[in-house]
Amino acid sequence: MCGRFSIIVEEEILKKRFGVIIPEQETLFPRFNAAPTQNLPVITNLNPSEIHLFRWGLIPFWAKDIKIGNKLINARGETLTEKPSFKNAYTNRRCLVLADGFYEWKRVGKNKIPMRITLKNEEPFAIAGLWENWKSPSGEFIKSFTVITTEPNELMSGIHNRMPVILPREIEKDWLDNSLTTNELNGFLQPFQSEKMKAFQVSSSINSPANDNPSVIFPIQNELKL
DNA sequence: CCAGACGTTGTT
DNA sequence: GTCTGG
DNA sequence: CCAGACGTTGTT
DNA sequence: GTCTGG
Repeated sequence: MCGRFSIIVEEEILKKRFGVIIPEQETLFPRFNAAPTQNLPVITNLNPSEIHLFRWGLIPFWAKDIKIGNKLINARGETLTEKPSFKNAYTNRRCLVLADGFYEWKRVGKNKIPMRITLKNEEPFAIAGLWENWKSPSGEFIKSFTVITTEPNELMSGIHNRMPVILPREIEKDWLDNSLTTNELNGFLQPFQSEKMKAFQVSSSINSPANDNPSVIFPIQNELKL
């Protein structure tokens, strides 16, 4: 699963890397510990040349309560076309979730060891996502997104049984291409190359979303205390 | 037909 | 145990 | 994902 | 809105 990630790199690097602009009304700042319900940077098929901040946790358009989004922070790639909450978004509203690392908790007996996973070159990458525009009962529109998951690759299988779908750079544009069918898109929902990724233990200060600071990204040497 | 769910993960 | 909030 | 609350009434 | 269960 993927319930926490980071997007720390400077705006200038992000703009160059994804070939986008950042509209004036969107204020980005480094996120070491991005968590559900927060507004986080995505690139959508609606505006593929702009970064916007959407709320993490997809709120289906029929929802009566914003809290429904709390449960929809991930979507299984294998069943997107079947699920009422996702199928329409899969066809029409896809997005790139911008990240430069993500976190998984490795279960060791009763303990949970937080691990940070990045690319070996530590560059930013795009996670496949879906988005929605929800009208709240008070008439306010809220744009939200979910992160698509898949089976773990070799590296991740030692940590967890799911991982986010990281899109290879060459198909990032295709993911936002409105002319592709779900059949073609299904082929993109694969585990990323293990050889290009690395994982290491980090401080359990990552556990609290309130700790959105550099302490949560540093590797920890000593293994499995307590 | 209407009512009620609509999701994932991990654990039991 | 389960839900909410971040 | 994890942390932290989980309740009501009335009053400040 | 759309699907599932009764």
